[in-house]
Amino acid sequence: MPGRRRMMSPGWGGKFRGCGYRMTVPRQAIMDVLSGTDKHLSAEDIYMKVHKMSPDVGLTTVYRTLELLTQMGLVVKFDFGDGRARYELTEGPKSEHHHHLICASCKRIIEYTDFIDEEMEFLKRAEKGLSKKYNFDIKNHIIQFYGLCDKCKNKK
Amino acid sequence: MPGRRRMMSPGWGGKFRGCGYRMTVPRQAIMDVLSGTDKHLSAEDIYMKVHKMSPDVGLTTVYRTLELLTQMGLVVKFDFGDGRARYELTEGPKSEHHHHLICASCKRIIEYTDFIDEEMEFLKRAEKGLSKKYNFDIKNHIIQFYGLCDKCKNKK
DNA sequence: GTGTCTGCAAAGTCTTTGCACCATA
DNA sequence: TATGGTGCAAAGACTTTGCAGACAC
Repeated sequence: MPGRRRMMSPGWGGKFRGCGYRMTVPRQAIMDVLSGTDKHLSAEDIYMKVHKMSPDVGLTTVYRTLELLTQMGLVVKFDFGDGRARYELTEGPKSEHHHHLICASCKRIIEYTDFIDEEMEFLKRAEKGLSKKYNFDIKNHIIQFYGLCDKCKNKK
Repeated sequence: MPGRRRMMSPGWGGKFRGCGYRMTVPRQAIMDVLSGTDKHLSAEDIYMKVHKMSPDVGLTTVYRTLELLTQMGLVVKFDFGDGRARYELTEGPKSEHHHHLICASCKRIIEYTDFIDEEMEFLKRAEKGLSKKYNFDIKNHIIQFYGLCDKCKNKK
């Protein structure tokens, strides 16, 4: 349709349409939730937040949209080993950079933000090298330490 | 039973009994499988290998034993985000040290062994600091990079 | 002999799929 | 209006739980 005015909003709609997808109410709501948090949320978390604004959106749609966003590279899906996946935008107001200590016994998860400087140095080099060697577009990463926490290592 | 001869084998039986558990045929078989591999296996993988030697052992027992071993700190449970957990002995013939590049689109997993030296340096410091600060007994860790692989980042 | 372990079957949890209806472009 | 998107219900995949019988110590 030549001569059509370009009124593409600077928001997410353009990204969707640019990939051949449509912007819809559920998708907008999900993007709003993801943009407005600094935590990694589970599908259920996102569903409940979306549900407050748009009660008609179903959990299935949340899953489908998250899968779509993951395919598009806009979202990264994490798995912390507790049986439910977490999702986070690759761009935008990222969560505070942190990683996890996971207790194998009591399943407690300790978030820590230490050693970020050392980590950054290592990661910068690793990411640069890996993305070149494997021609891989790295969006995010996860570092987890597994072991026994304070309380559990002294049981027995 | 005083005066009993101490014939405790140097194997896994002692570890189990030392924690108040019993050594059984299924548990021995599972330890054999874990000791004899250099890969991280899923519960189903372990079950199938155990099944060849001891066909009577059930999948439930594999899950229960892995949970027990995890509690004892002898095994670490990983989650790569593909819906099934993997298990690895914390001691013994560890798998070759490697990490993963995970494609968010096609779910392909690339194992890499590069940058291990830089990584080691960072990890040594992080582990030492974290275990001191949080009094956490670190047994293992996982590093994963998420993004789009060669093929997927050029689609669309 | 006693308390732990085990296998089987059933239940649970998170996630995906099928299908008819609805809405965006 | 022609696809693509959605909700609901059902199915799927992996893991956990209940229970009676079996076994290690």
